[in-house]
Amino acid sequence: MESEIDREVERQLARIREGADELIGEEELRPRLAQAIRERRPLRVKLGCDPSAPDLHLGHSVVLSGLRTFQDLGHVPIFLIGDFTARIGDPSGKKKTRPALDLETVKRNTETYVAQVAKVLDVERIEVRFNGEWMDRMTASDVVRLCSHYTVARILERDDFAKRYAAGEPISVHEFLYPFAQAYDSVALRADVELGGTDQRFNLLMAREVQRSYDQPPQAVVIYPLLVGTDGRDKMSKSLGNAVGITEPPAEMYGKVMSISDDLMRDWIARLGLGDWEDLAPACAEVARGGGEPLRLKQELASRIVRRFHGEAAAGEASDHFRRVVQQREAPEGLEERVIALAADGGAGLLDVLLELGLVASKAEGRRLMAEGAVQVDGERVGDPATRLGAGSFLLRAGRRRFARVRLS
RNA sequence: GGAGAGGUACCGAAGCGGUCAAACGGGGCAGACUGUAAAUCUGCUGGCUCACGCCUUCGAAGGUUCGAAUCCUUCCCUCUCCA
Repeated sequence: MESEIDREVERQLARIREGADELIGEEELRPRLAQAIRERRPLRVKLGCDPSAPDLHLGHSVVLSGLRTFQDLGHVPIFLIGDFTARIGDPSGKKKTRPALDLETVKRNTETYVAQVAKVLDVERIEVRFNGEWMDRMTASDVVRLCSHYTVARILERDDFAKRYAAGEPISVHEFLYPFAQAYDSVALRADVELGGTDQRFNLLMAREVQRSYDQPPQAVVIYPLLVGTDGRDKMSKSLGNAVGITEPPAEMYGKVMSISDDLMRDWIARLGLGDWEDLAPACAEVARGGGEPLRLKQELASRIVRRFHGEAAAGEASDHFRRVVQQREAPEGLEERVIALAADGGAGLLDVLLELGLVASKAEGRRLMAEGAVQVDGERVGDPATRLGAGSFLLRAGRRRFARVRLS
């Protein structure tokens, strides 16, 4: 009996380690897992979420998949919505202090959030909590007590604080409070495990210490690698514009994946696969040596990613679309025809039409594109900005990817 | 409270009375090329105008000047050192 439980514990630990960078507190986790199995009392696995950014991307999906693993193992994912934190407004941006979110917005964002999470987890079996529940009730002296468990020097050890301080960038005092708040959330939730990206390392570890000060056993911490964004340089983040959102339309998602560099492609395969994409390893290795078929491998990766979030059919369509529009440079299928009225003289300026259709942001941009030979009408390049179109149906194109079909009448 | 340094276009960063819609780099867009929306090379990158040109933009508001991103005043914001 006991050995059976031990085996199960080891099996679960192995699964948990998949895709994770690091598992901290494994020794403490082992007995808790055993107890959980023996008493059929699932572990409480916390994941903190920021309700101000409801657009989840592939980077988030790495941690979410980790949480999925816990769910598959029978444990309870707890989504902690940092509504309290968000209401104060996170100033980590730089100049702009984010506007404080009102309750209504937080609620709406949370719904969006859960809807997106549903692409990875069974949301019927998750617990959603808000840290306002307990943070709002804390008194000033509670806060002081909480903060007394830690020193400034240790806070300053945190990488981003240290860097910003060294670089002479502003750090607001209340930013120091964030790690405390996050740590206290673990106390309030009696978390057994917390997941997070490597950028959360400090906060995750701090929670362990704070839990100890509140006489709770410290949570285990599972740290996942951060996914590098499409730019191949910075971590994926919506505000850096290098993210692939998990609810993006299939064709766009596919295209974005195709645009990453070959090096990054291998990184993504390793990190997004979470042990399921072992079959790609040989092809990956070959590409790494400078051989193989990078294009096919990348298409496979793009298909798998689209399939994961949109299903098989969408993946097929996205890949057809890519082949057609990008590789063969043809117009996409199923373009909706817009109707635009002709001017009094029975014609319409091409620039006006392009602007009206949103193919260009301004006429000046349209002129530039024309000069660059990027504008086509029915497959013919048009370089004269004074071009006028008569009545009829046209396929317009501005650059590689911008298409529109119009009927002028 | 004192002393100093700053706030420039999407970002970083030059400019410091006219020649500034503002160097340069990054990003973005486009063209060529290609194995892809990779890499590389080239061009473009405030708006309106066919165009001469005009309008908006250099933290904010005033002012000096024929003329200001550049000088003055006040204000807002950031950083450093001292108290």
